[in-house]
Amino acid sequence: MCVMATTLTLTDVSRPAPESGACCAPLVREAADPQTAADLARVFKALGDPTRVRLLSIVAAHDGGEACVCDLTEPVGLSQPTVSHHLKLLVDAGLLAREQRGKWAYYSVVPGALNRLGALLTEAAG
Amino acid sequence: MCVMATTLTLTDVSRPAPESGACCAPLVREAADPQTAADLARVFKALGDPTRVRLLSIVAAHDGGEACVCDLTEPVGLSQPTVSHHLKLLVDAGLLAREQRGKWAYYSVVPGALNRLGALLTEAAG
DNA sequence: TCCTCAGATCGAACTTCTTCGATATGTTCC
DNA sequence: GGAACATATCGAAGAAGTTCGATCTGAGGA
Repeated sequence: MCVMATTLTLTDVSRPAPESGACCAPLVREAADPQTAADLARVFKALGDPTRVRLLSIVAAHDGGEACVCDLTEPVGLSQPTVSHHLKLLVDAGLLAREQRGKWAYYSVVPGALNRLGALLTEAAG
Repeated sequence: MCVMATTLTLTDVSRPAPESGACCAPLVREAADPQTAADLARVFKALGDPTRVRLLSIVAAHDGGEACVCDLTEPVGLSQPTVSHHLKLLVDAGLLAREQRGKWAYYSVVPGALNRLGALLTEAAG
């Protein structure tokens, strides 16, 4: 359940807990500084489009936890360039990872990325 | 920790767990249908702007868990109409509540809204 | 080497978002 | 009722996002 640094942009936002007693989620405990807010907003913005939520969800629920672009265009009903574009945004946000294997590019959910984001929002007292 | 129906748009998304054994977060367990994805994206989109993340955070961390517009314009450095606009988007997303008291409009975080959103992302096994 | 296929990138059209000044609404006080 | 104040709404300008067809890149096979 613990946290390892990855390429996720909100890495240093999810550090255990500052000196102030851990009463609730970071976002709720103290006013986020502009830099932190910008980092966070970039990740949320990546999830702020229905197509991208579906893509993330489809990839996560897919066999083996990964999927290639060819698996994704038909479910979301969009062109290949558009799907590639959305996948790139999800990768840039640190939510998906891309791995080239042969002719195919496989996308998978970055382990812990959603957990960290969720923990940031959740008031896990103590 | 349980869920009460509020105005939050993702109410029926965070129901306990379907028949399939609860292994992980809903978003990761099965591919989200278009309607669910759209509802979710609308909430994430509300958090997809640095100003709104800051506003939410400032309101949550403010004395009494609430703040009026006049408390918020100066910290974020934007005009009053712009701040009102952003607050409206957060209210529409079900993240903030608005209460008129005298001349002032007080905004506060909707109880449980962030928890539900966080739970949706977090793989709380069991 | 050349062809094929999966996927990324480009360029353009369209839509949506952000932000402001101006103005409308609604509340309190005289 | 009218002045003063807090906030909401309107309209417009500029920025950013979505989507596609066309094209480029890169890997595998004949």
